[in-house]
Amino acid sequence: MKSNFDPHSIEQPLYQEWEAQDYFAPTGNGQGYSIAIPPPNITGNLHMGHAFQNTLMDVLTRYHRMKGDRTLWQMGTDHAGIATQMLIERALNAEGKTRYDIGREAFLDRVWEWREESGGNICQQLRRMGSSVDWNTERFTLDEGFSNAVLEVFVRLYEEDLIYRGQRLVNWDPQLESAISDLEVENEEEQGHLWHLRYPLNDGLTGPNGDTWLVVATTRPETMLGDTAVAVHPDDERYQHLIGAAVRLPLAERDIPIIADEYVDPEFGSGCVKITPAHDFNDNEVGERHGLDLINVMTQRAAINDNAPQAYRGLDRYDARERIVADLDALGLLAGVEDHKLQVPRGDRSGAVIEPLLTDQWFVRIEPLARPAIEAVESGAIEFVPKQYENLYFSWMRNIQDWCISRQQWWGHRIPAWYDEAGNIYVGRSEAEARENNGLGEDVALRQDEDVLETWFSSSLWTFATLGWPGQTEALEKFHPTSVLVTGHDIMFFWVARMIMMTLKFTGEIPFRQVHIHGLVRDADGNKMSKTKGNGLDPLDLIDGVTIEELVTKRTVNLTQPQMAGIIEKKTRKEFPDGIPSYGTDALRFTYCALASTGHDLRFDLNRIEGYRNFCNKLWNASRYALMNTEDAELEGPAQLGLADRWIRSQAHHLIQASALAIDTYRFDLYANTVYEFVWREYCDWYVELTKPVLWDENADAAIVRGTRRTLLEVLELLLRVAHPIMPYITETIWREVAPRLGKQSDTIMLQPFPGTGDVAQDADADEAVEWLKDVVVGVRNIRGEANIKPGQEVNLLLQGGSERDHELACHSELLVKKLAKAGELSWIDDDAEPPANALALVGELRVMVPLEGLIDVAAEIKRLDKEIQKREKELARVGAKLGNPNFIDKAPPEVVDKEHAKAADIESALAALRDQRASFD
RNA sequence: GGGUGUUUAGCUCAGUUGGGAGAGCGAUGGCCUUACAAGCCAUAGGUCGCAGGUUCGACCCCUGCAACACCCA
Repeated sequence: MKSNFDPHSIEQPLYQEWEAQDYFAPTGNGQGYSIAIPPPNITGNLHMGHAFQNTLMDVLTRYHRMKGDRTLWQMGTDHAGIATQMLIERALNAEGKTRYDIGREAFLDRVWEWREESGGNICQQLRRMGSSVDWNTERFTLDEGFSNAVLEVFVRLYEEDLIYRGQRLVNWDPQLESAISDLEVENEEEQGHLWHLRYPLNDGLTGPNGDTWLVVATTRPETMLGDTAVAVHPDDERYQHLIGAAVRLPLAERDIPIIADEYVDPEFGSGCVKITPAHDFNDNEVGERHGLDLINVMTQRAAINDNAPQAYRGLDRYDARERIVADLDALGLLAGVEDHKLQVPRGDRSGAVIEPLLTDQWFVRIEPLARPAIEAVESGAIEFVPKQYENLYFSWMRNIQDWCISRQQWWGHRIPAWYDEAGNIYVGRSEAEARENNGLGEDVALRQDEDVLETWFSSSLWTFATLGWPGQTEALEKFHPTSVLVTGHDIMFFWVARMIMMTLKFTGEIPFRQVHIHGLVRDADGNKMSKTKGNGLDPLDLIDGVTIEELVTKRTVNLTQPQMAGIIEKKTRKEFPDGIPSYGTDALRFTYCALASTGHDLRFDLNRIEGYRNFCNKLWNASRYALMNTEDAELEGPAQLGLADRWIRSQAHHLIQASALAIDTYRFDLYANTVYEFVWREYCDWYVELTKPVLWDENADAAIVRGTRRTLLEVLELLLRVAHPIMPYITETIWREVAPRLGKQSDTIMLQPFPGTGDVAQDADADEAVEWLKDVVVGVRNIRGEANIKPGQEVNLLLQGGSERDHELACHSELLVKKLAKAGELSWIDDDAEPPANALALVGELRVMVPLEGLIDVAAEIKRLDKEIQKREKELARVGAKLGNPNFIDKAPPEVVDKEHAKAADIESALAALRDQRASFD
């Protein structure tokens, strides 16, 4: 083995081997454990969020596989309707064409072509993460089987009247010319204006100030062309007399009523609100309550349509806005304009300002589906981890609206509905079925609906359609419901809630027993990583390393806002002057886990991954030590375990217990910390050091040496298995060296059992002994460190006082203490003997002394003592105050009081010893 | 405006039924000690956001406030 861990040379060959050997496929007859991957979209490249999420899933998958469960991590990808279509349309635009130029069929050919070529990119990247997904059963939302499932679901829902077609207000993206989900709309605060418009009152009526008009305020003046009422609050004294009267809508020259509705905030502006039911969601509701007309004044490209006065027809919404404001101003009907911050809805894909628009769309009637989905969580059948997300789920589910599932796109599952010339709708699994079910002969002309289903409709079937539904497959039986869904809170509503609804509806089962919600990955400053900000990191760059030039290029090409390039480059060069070194996959995975605390967002900091890369190297070298010291050694034969051997085995028991508990409760951070602590603080810092005196002692008893050698290897082997789920490559590589020495014949650690607590015994006696030894050694090291004794300089130790147990422990571990404290002689002196001038360390009642002998700087020693005394005095004061409080003695549980008494006694005796010592220097 | 969460060492974060405040990184001092300088040894650093309350006792439970973040309107 090389003296430095080199992830590059091991990772890819190992993964290829694992995959070729089919180790990722479910095996055995254990209980089922399955995770359906949140399908990455085929246009995507692996980003930090994917890498993080897949690390967590892989930890769970590898852990359960090792525990002997029949484990399936179901792989698949999502066709991503809008994203993919935009990608191909951009390519077409670059050729000077549009999708309409080449037609639907040619366009779809082109998308499929692209998908064959580049759509598998992310799958290759997932392999680099070490993800042990089962590639054999990989699915794609548009493959034949999955598409059949989508068709089946649509038809059945339609037949049950749970899908309907209707004209409703939807979020319309005028750039995509498609409806989008309200969850795909991002509301950002932007600087805009508030225009105050005067609507003249009819019939000589006057407003509160004797004005002959009402003033309404709007952030979108162009919508006034579609106004069908002005609303005031029913209790607003100022307008009581006007309710039921009318105003003359300027420009459109229509009379519109003044209505009273609670929706109006009388404190805002004049207290009068223009109502435009065809262009605003709130107004739409008001309109419904009052039976108002809906006048749609916009086209699908957000230009003014023919329902508006001649003068504005054909104008883009913003040109129309300018013209309308100018015209109103000219008429003296513009009461004022002020700067105003407002929430602007934008499509998350296109960035275009979303327009609420009346269009014909397909909807899922959600209420009947939502009820059982709520109950599934209420009853505990589905459990969210962390639990607080259940409230978020409930609040959303209880206010859920019918789900608009149609999209005016070409790439996706085409809606299986046909229309005759009169516009009647026929739904079927195919045109033939639609005809047959409705008795339509070949002579009736039918045309299929042009629209496709939104991608989330198909993804909502993910857990069961990937397993072969509507067929009754073995996979469904074995792996459904899945065990857990691992996902970010950002797609809880897009996906999680809808999966629960659809899965319950069509399988009668929940889709998963638990939902683990993890946080989002942010940069070191806590900002969201985004292309626009140029602060994103590519997981593969962290694994392989990247030069600063490459990094700058990656961050600055194809920016939507090219003017940002300069700033991004400057920041990037400042943050990564030398680019990013290669850390390897295991270090990256370890970092993700270590940062994954209970559902919070995580800040990704290069210092952390560097630390865990170092950790990998530490493990590598500890393994080298174990291997070097067991080379050519006869491990069979009588063996005896020493104190240290028994202790590290006992610690391994804790490691196993704590790790399993952490993984079982999704505390990946605790799992990572537990492994880290064990490897570095226990195995390396203490155990390896404790083996040296034994292994390097030529006169040591063969059985004892054998016991140590076996323990070095056995504990290492066990810890590799515990750590495998989090760091698969390095553990596999080392394991293949270590396991054969222990007679384990297997090709892979992946399929070895995860250790159980029964594999290695707790040993309270050894725990105590090593704790004692550590106290003594650390005590001496303190003295050495603070008294500036050269590390190479041997010191002699004197022991005084102490119990019989102290004598016993000292006797057992003399050799170890000498080695670790670099001590020459270790001798006891009588309790009443006067020790030579010395520096003192206390271990309970035991006095550990380093004679000065010209080694120790007396002034420094006095300082150290004073500090120590001060510390104990403070402690004693605190404990004393407690014990001096009669209420405490009275009311606290006796064992707590006893503990405090014991503590006080300990401190007092220590203080006495320290003060004596201090006095000896005067 | 409504909701959720966060606030602990310079930074990033743990703190498991209320009973002696922890880690990593960073800082400081000393070490090439036959696994590892991607290392070893030691040290310093915190009124646990603020104000009340409950309790013998509060980082932890309750109330209010503040700041920040996200979601919804």
